[in-house]
Amino acid sequence: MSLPQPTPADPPYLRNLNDQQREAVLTTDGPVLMLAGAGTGKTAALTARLAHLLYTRKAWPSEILAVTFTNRAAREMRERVGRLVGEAVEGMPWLGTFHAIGAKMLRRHAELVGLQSNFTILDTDDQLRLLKQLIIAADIDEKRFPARSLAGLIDEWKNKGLTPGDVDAGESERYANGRGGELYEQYQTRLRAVNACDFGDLLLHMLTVLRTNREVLEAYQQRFRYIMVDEYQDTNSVQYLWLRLLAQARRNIACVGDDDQSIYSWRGAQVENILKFEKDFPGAKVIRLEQNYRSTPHILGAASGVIANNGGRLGKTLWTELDVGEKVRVLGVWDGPEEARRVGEEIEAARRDGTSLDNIAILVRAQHQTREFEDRFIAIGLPYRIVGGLRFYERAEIRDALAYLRVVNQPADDLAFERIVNVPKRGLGDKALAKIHQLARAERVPLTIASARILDTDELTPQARRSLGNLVGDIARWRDMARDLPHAELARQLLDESGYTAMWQAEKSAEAAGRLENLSELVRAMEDYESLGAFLDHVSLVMDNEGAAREPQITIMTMHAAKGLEFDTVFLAGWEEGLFPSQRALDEGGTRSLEEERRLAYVGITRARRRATILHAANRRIYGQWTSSLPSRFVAELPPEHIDAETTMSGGESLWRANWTEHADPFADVSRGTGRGPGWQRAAATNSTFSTKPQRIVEARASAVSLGNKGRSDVSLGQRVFHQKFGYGVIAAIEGNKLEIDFEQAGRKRVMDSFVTPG
DNA sequence: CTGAGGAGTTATGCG
DNA sequence: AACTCCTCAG
Repeated sequence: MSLPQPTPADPPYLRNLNDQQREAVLTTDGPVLMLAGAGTGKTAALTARLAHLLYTRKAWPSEILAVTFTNRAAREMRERVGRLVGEAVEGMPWLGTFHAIGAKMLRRHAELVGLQSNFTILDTDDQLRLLKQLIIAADIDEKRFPARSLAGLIDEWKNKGLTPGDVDAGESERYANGRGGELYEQYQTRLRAVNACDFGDLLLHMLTVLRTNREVLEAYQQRFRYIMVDEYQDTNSVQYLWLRLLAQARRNIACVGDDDQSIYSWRGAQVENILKFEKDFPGAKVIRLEQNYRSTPHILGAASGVIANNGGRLGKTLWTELDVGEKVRVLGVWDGPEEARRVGEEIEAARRDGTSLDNIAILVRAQHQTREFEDRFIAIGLPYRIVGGLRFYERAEIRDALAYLRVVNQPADDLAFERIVNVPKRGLGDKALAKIHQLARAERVPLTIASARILDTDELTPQARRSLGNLVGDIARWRDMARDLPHAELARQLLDESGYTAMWQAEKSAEAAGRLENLSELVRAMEDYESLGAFLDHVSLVMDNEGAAREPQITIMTMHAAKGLEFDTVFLAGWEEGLFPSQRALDEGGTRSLEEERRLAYVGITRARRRATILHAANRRIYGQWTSSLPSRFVAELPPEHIDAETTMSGGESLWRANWTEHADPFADVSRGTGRGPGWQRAAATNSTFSTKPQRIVEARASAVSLGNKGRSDVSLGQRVFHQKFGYGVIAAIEGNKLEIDFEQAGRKRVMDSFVTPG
């Protein structure tokens, strides 16, 4: 093949690329598959390719679809392209994660799948609450068939591209004796009713739109002159089908991937997608990137040694020109706290040598491992940042604040309403909520509307009624304010007037202060978005805890989150059987998932540029119980010539053997009790003395809402009816859907017609 | 309706 | 250890 040779006249983005990278950049038309090993400069090639398309005017920024898996990757690509071509990236509306792009498209075509374009994106928590309600309503034992497993199942179906109609009996059998499909159906119906969708829907709905609407599909096929996909080995079925539809017409699709880094099969990813690329797109050009620019030979050697234990790989030969460097260190320690202590010491030493903390990362298998390090680093005052974990928007106070905003933004958002109706405490508990629910169900209206209507009746106790009246009035007022007030300002006032801020101010605990800080951080962040809707989207799809403080920090995160990143120095903690590889992978998935764990090990090691340290502890606390553990089998798979092993225990190797026998002891876990008692309690300083606001003029509005309602046709004046709370009575007056009834016991009351049955 | 205390469950990973 | 759900007293 004849590649143009580098010339001084080359645009800047072509400099410093090797032959394969250049080929990947310059092969713009037709399908391209880039097989790129770890650290082979695939991001450099991808961004250069983007720059090239823009620079040569082959496409406008808005005509390129560039998909990544994580927000982090999307952000990085945006920044790097920005550096290469300047302002133009600002106009790259279709660069982002599958979900972000899916959401953006779906807002334009929401009505085609029965949604309005201001639909809410539910997070996992909302999703579970909704499912729980359905499970209870379906009279299924939630203990035996947890909402979580249904959620997992539905997610799996969505990842496969299955709508409720596509779920067959066999699949349905997987939940509550065959009721899985039925529940899925109900869930989707309910989501439409509250004008919401979950993460899976962002892709599945969009697939439905593309499949069933020719014009829409063709419009996108025309628009996207070029399509680029990062981490192709991690695409699942919906994503695959979606891409194939969009790429079909022009066939200018470039996918980048590495089968050795496929670590998302649990989320439905299919490595096969990468293997069948050439079938899907005949004539595809396959380009291999094998020169590693990142890691030293020892690090590369260690990683290769581990991954070599996997079968069925595409196989590739990574090589590097870097100096041999240090061996990978393997460090055995006594327990979790010592692991954290040792890492802390190493980092302190590295810092004294002038290493920036930004170049250091601690990678773990599971999120809960971060805690040990966090505790230690707080103790010794080492700045750190935990990526992932409890995301900013998953914190209770943020979710509450967002729920208020959601109710204002989208009146049908019942889940948000439920969340805030009694936060802060307003005396609107289960009883009151049940009443509102009943009315909402009977009249088929959202909870906010039902709340307004129920005010005209005697259904609620006077206190509850007054309290709900205030809330309904407030919401209506905030909605008015939303029209002409900047949304950050709206949020500020809303949090104030709702008593939400006061609630935390009243609490004296240490964490309350942090929560208030988070709230003002939230409001500050809102200022960067053009609308409330845009902000809410950002929060549910993109926001993570990139703190404002930008002093150098150590990064602590999972190996999954680290994919695609690199650091000078990497600590790989907790390489123990049961933790990594995880017990679940060992129990459930057989060889397949063990190999995925191994790929994860490969990903972990190859994040390191200069130095990698692998740690394993002999004892660890699991569910609050001390348990002894064995070094991971992956430790044994590290080629001896690339590692330096050391243990901090005087017993040395024999200690591990001691653990083996303890492990095999049939009585070893006899003493294992169950965890007991609640942990520490939050300071009980909550007194609900925040001021009740003056009564607002809500009556007029509430009545106006209910005026247009037709009453029931099966009740008439003088009829005898039964009411749950007031008993039997005779209808004395009918006004729309409100009845005045003379009750035998309770006297004359105003009630909603939906609360009575003919008696 | 609220808050305290007990029982039972839990922790693989992303958006 | 930390969470959620549940029950009970006030």
